[in-house]
Amino acid sequence: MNQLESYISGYFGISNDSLSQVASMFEEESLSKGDYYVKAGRYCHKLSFLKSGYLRIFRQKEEKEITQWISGPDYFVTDLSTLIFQQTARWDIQALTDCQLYTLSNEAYKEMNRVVPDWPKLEKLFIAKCFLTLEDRVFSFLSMTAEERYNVLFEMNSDIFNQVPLLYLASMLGMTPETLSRIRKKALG
Amino acid sequence: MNQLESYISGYFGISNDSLSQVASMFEEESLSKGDYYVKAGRYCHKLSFLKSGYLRIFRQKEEKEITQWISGPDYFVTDLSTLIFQQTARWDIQALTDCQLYTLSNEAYKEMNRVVPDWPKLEKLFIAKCFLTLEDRVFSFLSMTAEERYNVLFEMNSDIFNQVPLLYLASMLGMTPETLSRIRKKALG
DNA sequence: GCACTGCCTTGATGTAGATCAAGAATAGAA
DNA sequence: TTCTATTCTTGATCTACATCAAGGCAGTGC
Repeated sequence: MNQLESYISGYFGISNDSLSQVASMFEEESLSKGDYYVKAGRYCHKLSFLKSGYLRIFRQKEEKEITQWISGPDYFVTDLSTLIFQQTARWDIQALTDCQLYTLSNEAYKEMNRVVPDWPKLEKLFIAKCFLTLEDRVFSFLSMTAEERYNVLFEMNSDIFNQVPLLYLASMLGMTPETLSRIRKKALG
Repeated sequence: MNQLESYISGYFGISNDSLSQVASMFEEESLSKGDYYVKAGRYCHKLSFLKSGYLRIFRQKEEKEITQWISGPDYFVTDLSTLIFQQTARWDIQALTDCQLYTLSNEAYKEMNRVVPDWPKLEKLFIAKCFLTLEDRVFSFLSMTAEERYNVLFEMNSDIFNQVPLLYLASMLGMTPETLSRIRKKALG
């Protein structure tokens, strides 16, 4: 059982025979550092599981690039409005490092409904979980200081600080690189 | 066709005969100002459509009540982790005004799978839409000032400022009541 | 009517975090 | 290696917003 299968198994709890069938519908893909997974305004009819590497989800806003999220190993990646609503992508998604992906093409994605009987239900659960995560994230902006947000991220995922440039993490945390630098000095020093 | 039916129709685009059947599974319910729809830690196996009135979704955090969201007429309300994952509620939900609801009980909610064949798919779409809204909300905290966030809310839903106490709106916008007061003074002349 | 309660406003002051600017460190490329 | 481009740090300053404190105005009950 590979990384993807064990994730799907653990997450969706589906039977073993459909598991390998599902996993086989994903195709390996790789991105080099700097490559785009998708660009805002284009279409991105695919869903990917990140085997290794880091992707940055961001959007341009008046000269600035705002990093909405950074995705690492063992996470799914997609632009939801494209995948679900067949609209153009809302986000730029770019590889911060070389990346290995398992990708479900649009055709394969549609096939899922046939192969996995309760696929819409599994999708629903998956998206609902993402929703809850975002709820917590909104709450963190409503109720925490920059330093507290840093601490939460660091405790949850300290690896990321060694893998991706801090300026993107700062943006994702809603602070400037200078502030993050000072917070880290205080926290690590 | 009542308010709920026209909403469901517009939103889910289901056939007319199943439409009335779906709508009939909701039961009317009312809350008085101050009543709780659900309390954090309890269970809330229900989904409601807000016919009239305003509900505040909030959570206690160190002496403070942080308002995550305020729901008004024509919106659905629930605590997702309870409805979908059968866990205890993550939020307190309280009526800010007297409220009229159409409520789908847990049993009726389960029935939906039988009555509406592609209910999980509709649910998926619904939750996905909520997810996109939350994404935008996170982005607003990453990229906008308090004043800009106020302007966006005001342009999108100015009614709300006449219907609910400003201190809750301030909290939901991530600022203090004093700051909101000053921003409004400036904005309204 | 008056008192009480809840909410909003206004002013004075404090501070977290932004901005600006200059180096230092690190990573890539030739 | 050396050159260049990023990224990270540090200090000085600024500002958006928070906090603290007082007063004003409803709305509600007696």
